[in-house]
Amino acid sequence: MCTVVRMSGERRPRRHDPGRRDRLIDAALHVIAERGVAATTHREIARAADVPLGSMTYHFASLDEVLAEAFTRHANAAADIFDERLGAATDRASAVEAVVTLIRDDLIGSPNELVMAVELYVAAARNPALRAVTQAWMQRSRDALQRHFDPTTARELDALIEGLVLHSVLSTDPMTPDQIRHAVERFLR
Amino acid sequence: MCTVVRMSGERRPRRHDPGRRDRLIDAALHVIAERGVAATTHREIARAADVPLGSMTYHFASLDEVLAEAFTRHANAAADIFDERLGAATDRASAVEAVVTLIRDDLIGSPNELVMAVELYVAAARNPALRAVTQAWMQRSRDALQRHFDPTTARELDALIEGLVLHSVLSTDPMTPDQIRHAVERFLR
DNA sequence: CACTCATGCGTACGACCGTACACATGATGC
DNA sequence: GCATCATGTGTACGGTCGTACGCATGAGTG
Repeated sequence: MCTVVRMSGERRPRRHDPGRRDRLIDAALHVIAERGVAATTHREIARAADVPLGSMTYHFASLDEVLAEAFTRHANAAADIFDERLGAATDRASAVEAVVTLIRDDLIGSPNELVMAVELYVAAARNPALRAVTQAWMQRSRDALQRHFDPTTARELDALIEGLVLHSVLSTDPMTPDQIRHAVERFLR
Repeated sequence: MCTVVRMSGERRPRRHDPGRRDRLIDAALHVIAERGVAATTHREIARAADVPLGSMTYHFASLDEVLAEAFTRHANAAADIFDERLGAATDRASAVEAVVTLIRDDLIGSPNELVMAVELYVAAARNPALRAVTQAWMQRSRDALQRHFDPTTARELDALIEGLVLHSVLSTDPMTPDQIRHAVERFLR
């Protein structure tokens, strides 16, 4: 009778767990999107990742560090999507098409995208480290647009995209793909 | 010797204080703009209004109620500005001018304006009452624009304005008035 | 002036927070 | 197999929060 009896629900046996830090950052992202930065606590992230509370302070110096890394990861992923969509375009017409698709499928289509962006903006308003993340993200978006449009147009278009997504998601009647296309083409006309 | 001695710093004598509720809402607005919704607590608001903590629970059923009233007040004030600026315009050219002035002076010019908007968007993401406030605000902006532009244009222009303000304020190099004018005129051309 | 009672306030409670740190644990070298 | 020690965890502390509620207070009435 030397087997260890596990009372109350299966103990977690993982001791050495490389990549746990990564999983914690992903868990943090999930919590931010689901519950908001305000509800993103050490305990909540640990629960989401099924990891003991002490593991948080072991892997991160502070909660701010977790937030910064999480937002950085998200911003990079979002910028990658921009690059992909626009990198596939060959001429101006397909670039316009890429922008419409981007807005429809990647920005409005996955509702977390806007939540993450707005959460980041608010957090950045009080936290310089996050402001840098925001600015790097915006720069990458603009750069992607500049592959097909002149700098001034790229900047203005970038702003238009953000405004369209914001108003579409927050509005009671979201914009249809046709309305989005109309707005973009009108601006680039 | 029957005078009351006030030790430790002048007691607040105001007992009957009509309009205190109003002042508390204003104090809440101030705290939100200054420190963010996350730091907006009963105690912080009471301190800002120089009022005892118990006064908060006396005047408001919950902290959410305070936030809702504060954001409602702010949204109305912001929409009033929209109305004013655009109401003064007589023809299309002066309407465009009004939009540019609005963006430059009232939206980018007073930096709290964007902070309040973004704080509201985040709060609204988790709170249906605030979502209604957001939507009413957007509706009033759009209505104001519709006094001079057709509904489709008004909606798209509204989104463009929001995007321009957002990107201008968050960017390291804010847009100049000329750049703003350029973007707006380009869209309305 | 004395009494009454709606109005407004001080204080305390339970919950949750970030963080620190002593200790358990299992991988590693001998 | 055993000693050692880096790695990971359980727990507790000080602080702040929202909210409730018994009591002080002063305006109004006679």
